[in-house]
Amino acid sequence: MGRGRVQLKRIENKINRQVTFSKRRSGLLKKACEISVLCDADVALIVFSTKGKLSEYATDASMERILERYESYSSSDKQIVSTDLISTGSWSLEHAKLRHRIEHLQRNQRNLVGEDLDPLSLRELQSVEHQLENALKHIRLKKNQLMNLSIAEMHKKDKIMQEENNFLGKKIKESEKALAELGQLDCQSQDASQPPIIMSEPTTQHVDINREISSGEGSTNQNQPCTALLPWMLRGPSK
Amino acid sequence: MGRGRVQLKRIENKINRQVTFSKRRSGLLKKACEISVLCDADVALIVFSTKGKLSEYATDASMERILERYESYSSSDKQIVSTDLISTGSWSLEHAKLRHRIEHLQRNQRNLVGEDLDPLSLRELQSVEHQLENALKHIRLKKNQLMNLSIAEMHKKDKIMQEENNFLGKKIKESEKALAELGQLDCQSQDASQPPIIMSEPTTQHVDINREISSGEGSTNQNQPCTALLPWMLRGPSK
DNA sequence: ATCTATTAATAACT
DNA sequence: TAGTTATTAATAGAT
Repeated sequence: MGRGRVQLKRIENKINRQVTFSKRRSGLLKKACEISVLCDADVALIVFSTKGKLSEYATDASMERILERYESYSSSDKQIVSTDLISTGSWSLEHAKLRHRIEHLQRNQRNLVGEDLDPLSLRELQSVEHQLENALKHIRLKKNQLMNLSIAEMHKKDKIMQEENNFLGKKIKESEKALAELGQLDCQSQDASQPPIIMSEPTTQHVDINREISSGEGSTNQNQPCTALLPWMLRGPSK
Repeated sequence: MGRGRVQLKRIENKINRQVTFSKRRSGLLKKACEISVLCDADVALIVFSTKGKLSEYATDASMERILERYESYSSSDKQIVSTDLISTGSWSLEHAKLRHRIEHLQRNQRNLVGEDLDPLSLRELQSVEHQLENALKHIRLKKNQLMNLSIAEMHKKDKIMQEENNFLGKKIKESEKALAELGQLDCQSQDASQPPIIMSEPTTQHVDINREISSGEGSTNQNQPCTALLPWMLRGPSK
């Protein structure tokens, strides 16, 4: 159905594949549901997209039950082990060991993959990888957003403070100038001593501040932050 | 499809139900296969007829894998079972399951590390490759460290500038105070005109600046050494 | 996501 | 359990 026939082979175009998957998945789920209802059948359908997203349908929403039924239906093994262990009576111990081991393995796997990627086939592994990348992307995106935001804000603040600094610097200069003029015009030696102190101090500081800001840093790393920042941002979420 | 619409409810006529089931089952299996192939998806489909006959389809014929994937995807439980099973005496089954799971975990882990790759299909190999991309995470971690560092540094800077601002502010006050005192103490009407101007101006200006700053604009960019820097950083990770 | 031209699925019938 | 056929449903490709 659709315009033109379709070859039964992997759709190479990623977009098309994605779209087709989406459409067919819903169709498949629908049909699974239909046959279940119409024909009173027990159906369990599990679909993992390439990216690892899970879709599922199960009659009566009891996936577990159906899977169990399936396993008990298709398996007659599982019973092999029993005898000797039973006779030994070391069931619980054995059991505990196994569980322990499983936990260990699971932990390792999680560590390796970032989640439970272990039991995956190539496809599955691919999917997991995709998932991880996706999760990373999203988290990274958000983190970047937040960090960019805070950085932007700090820059703003920075700007503001610089402006204030500049302004204050000017003010000081004006004051100094005024003082100097007053001192000259109408000077009294006693007062003259004060202005110089006031004048020199501010000036020095003002210069210092500007130097720090514009040149970025003396001792540690003021504009280094910038340098440091660039990498991430450029690397960025390619998404 | 078919002559006339069909209600989505159980078909009461037994024969019809049987026939419809048969037809739809094959259709469903076909579609499951199709989406699997076309869209590179992992699909597991289990169908029990009313009579209990099992039909199944699984991508790559690996029902087990997919079910395991499903279970590890959607569940972390599995531990619940034990107790009642123990009491039930179905030890062997539980045991078999655990062993099975362990084998699976081990297999996968080996694959992740690059061992036992021979039995892997192309797909599976690709998956492993994906996992390797985990290195990305580490990169991200480092990134984060850097970002946190730079942010901390900016905070430091921030503090420093604030202190400087405070200091400058005090200086100004001192200066103004000094001016005022001078003006008062030793005023001459001609000079008296000056101080007021100087004093009032600063105040006004200060307010203006604050307004400008908070409203976010200064028309262009006079005090923007920093502003010049912002763009790169804000532009960020468009890569 | 929505819209069509087409193909595919299938209900009723044989 | 199979064909046949009239219809509806699904959907590929385009918007």
